[in-house]
Amino acid sequence: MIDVKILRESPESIRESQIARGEDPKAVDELVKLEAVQRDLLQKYEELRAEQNAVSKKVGQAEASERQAIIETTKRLASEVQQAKEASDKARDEFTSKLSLIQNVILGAPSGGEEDYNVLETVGNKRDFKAEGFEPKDHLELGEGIKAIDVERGAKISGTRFYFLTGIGARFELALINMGVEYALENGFTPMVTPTLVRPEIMSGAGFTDRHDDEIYRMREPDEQYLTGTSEVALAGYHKDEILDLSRGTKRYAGISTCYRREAGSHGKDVRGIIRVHQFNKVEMFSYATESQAEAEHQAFLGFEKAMINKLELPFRVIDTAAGDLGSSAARKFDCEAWLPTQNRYLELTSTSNCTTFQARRMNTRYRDQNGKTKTANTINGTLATTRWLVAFLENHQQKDGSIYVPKAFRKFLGGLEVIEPVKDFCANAKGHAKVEGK
RNA sequence: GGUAGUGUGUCUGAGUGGCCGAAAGAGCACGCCUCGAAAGCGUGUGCACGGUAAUACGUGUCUAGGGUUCGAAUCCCUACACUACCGCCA
Repeated sequence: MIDVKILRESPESIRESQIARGEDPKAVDELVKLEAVQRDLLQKYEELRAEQNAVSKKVGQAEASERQAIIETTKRLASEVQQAKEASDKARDEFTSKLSLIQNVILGAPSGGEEDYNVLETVGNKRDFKAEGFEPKDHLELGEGIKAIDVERGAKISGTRFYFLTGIGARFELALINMGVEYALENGFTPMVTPTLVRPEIMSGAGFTDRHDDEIYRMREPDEQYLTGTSEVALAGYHKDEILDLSRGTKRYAGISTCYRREAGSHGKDVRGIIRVHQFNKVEMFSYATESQAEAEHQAFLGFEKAMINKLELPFRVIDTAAGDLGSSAARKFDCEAWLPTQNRYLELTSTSNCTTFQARRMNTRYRDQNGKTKTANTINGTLATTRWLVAFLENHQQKDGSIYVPKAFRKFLGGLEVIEPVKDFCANAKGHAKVEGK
C-alpha cells in the first residue's frame, strides 16, 4: 500500500509513476478527491463524537434530578454520531480499497512494458558450439540423459508442469540449496524454513492479492490459506506489527521453501521441460531496512546474486526491469538472466526487488530512527538460488557426449563430482556419475 | 477435534460500567551526583489519524470485528492467538 501522505502532498509523483507503468492516471485524481471527502466526513464524525463524549461525562457527575434530562440529549446525539460514523466508515472503506489498487511508486525504473528493460551488464561468454563442433541439446534431453529429470512421470502423478528430480537431479537441487545457504550465512543472513501456507492478510500484505488469481493456489473452504509462490510472503509477514531495531544494520533472512505457482495465465509458454513449473524450491533473500539503507541493500542483493551465478560459471546479463513489468509491490527490480543456448535467449534466474515501504506499511512493520521516531520499514527481496538454475546449468555446461561439466566452486556440494556422465539405467546414487575430484 | 482458562503500553503487571490512555515496577531518555561508570535521587516517556506556523486541542486505540449502554479495558457474541487437559496423529 502506498503512503497516503504522498498522495496528499505530491499526487503528481504517483501519477507519473502510474503513467510509467502504463496505468491510467485518472485513478489517482479520483483518489485525491476521495481522500478529501473521506477526511471531511471523518472530521464531522469526530466533532459529533467529541460532543457526545463531553455530555456523557456529565451524566456520571450530575445530580440524580437532572440526570434524566442529560440522558435525553445524549440519546439524540448518539444516533447522530451513529449516522456520521457510518458515512465516514463508508467513505474510508471506499478510499482504502481504491488506494490499495495503486502500485508502488517506482524508483528509477525505466518506463514502459516488458520489452523496455535496460541491460545493465553482460557477464561471461556464451559458448560457441559451432566452433566446438556439435549442436547443443536442450536441458530436458540432457537431464533425461543423466537421469536427473523425469517429466513424464511428473505429469502422470500430478499433471503437466510437474516433474521428478531423480538421482543426480535431486542431489543437484540439494547441493544448490546448500551452496545458497552457506553463502547466505557468510553474508549475515539468518536461514529460515518458512510456512508455505499463509493467511489471506499476509498474502495481500505482501502485495499478492486476489487480482492474481491465475497465479496463486488457494486452499478449499473452509480453510482460507494461500499457498505461497515464494518465501518472501512469509518473511514479509514475519515481523508484522513489530518495531524493529535497525540501528546496527539491516535484518537479513534467507528463506528456504517450496514455491507454488498456478501459471494459469501462461498457456503455451515454456511448455517443454522444467523452465516453468507449478512447484520448485528456492532460497530467497529478504531484508528489512531503513529508508537510507534500502537502496544500498538492494544493490548488495544484486551483488550476491551475481556472485552465486558466477560460482556456477554461467554467462548472464543483468537487466533493470521496466516499470510496466514490475510487481505491484516493487519500486525497482533487477533480474539476472542466464544465456540459454538452445533457445537463443536469456532466461530469468534471479530477481531482486526493492519494495520500499509498500509491503511493510500494510504489515505494520516499523523501526525507530535516530530521533526515536517510528517509521515504516523498507523491504528488499531477491532470489539466491532455485530449481530453474538446473536448466541453465545443464545447457551451458554440456559436453559433446552429453556429460555435464561441474564448476569447481560447486563440486564440494556435489560430493566432489567433476563431471556428470550420462547413464543408461535409472540410478539413485552417485555410482553412475563416478568421476570424483582427485581420482 | 473437544473442554476450560487467558489475551492490557517496549516488557512485567493492576484494574469488573463514568474519576482509566490506563496504577505499580522494569526498561529507555534527560538532569543531579562522579575523574568516569554503577548505585542513588529527580524529571520525563505509547501509537495512529485529524488539526495547528508550532503549540493547544480532538478522535481512535487495553488481540481483532460486531453488539448492549447516554457512556465499555470492564458486560454479551464471533474470530484469532496462547496455555492446560482430553481425543487423534507423523
